[in-house]
Amino acid sequence: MATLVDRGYRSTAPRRAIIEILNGKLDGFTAEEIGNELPWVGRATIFRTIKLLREAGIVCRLNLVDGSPRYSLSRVEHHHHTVCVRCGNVGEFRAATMERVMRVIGNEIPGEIVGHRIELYINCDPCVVDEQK
Amino acid sequence: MATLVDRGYRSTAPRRAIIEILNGKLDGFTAEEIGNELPWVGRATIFRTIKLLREAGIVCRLNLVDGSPRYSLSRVEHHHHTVCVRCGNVGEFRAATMERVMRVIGNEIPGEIVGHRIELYINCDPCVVDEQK
DNA sequence: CTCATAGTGAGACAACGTATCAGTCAGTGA
DNA sequence: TCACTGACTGATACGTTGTCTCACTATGAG
Repeated sequence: MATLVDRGYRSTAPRRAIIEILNGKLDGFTAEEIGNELPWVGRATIFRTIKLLREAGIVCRLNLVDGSPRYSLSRVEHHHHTVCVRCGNVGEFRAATMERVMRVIGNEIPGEIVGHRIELYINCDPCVVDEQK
Repeated sequence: MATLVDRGYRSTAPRRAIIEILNGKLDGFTAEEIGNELPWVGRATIFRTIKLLREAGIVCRLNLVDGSPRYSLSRVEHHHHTVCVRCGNVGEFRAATMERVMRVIGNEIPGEIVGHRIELYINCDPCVVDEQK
């Protein structure tokens, strides 16, 4: 919330409620989920707030294997995502290796790299354990 | 087309027309674009055919920086995409380096990697040249 | 406390994609 | 060559994600 206020936005009830919910959701969420938990907040406001948080770098948007969208809280500055293809849970990772590779690849590619998106699709540990039962 | 027939699908006029158009589009396309060029083909059929071609590995779906979808012909087996953030053109690249990195990262991540998506957002050479004019 | 304006909810709209369903056509088998 | 069956089709309704508009509300500066 502080971050939004610092950026000149107002502290309103819907925004506080949404952010509070997000703090409890450490593994990715959808706009619909938020809507279900806060039926008194308009759908448009939920999307507006998510957009704001994305612009503030607090939330990222990513894609499941089937292309459907999902959001995730950003805990570290620059990171990539792991998405479990079974349960949809989202994790973050940083990989210095990855950044180095990007620079190398930059030399092999026509044009200048201005950004990238990397998503690893995984079977997360809990899902693998479930499988073995 | 041959690929679809080999897979047991029929060779129909809409499918032939769509594939012919794609052969001319080496830089990414949208479903809408195809629709505009083939107004006599139903919208559903265009999406159905694209889906078929994706399942056959002939076409991939990727995302622009803003998250909007775009399709691209696959020319090489396993590859990643570069997307120009200005003109939206799509390129492909293979990077053995990348695959090696994936394996290394696999060890640092909880769970087993089953797939990945990598998109590099670039300013492509023609766009950079335009800029300098 | 007042007041300008940022923010809101409702609902229309847009883009992308799928499901349904009755009609059509590809291609097999005779 | 022809008839037949089921794969395929177009039209259209529907679902999902997200944005826009607009009249109304509430934040927070002064």
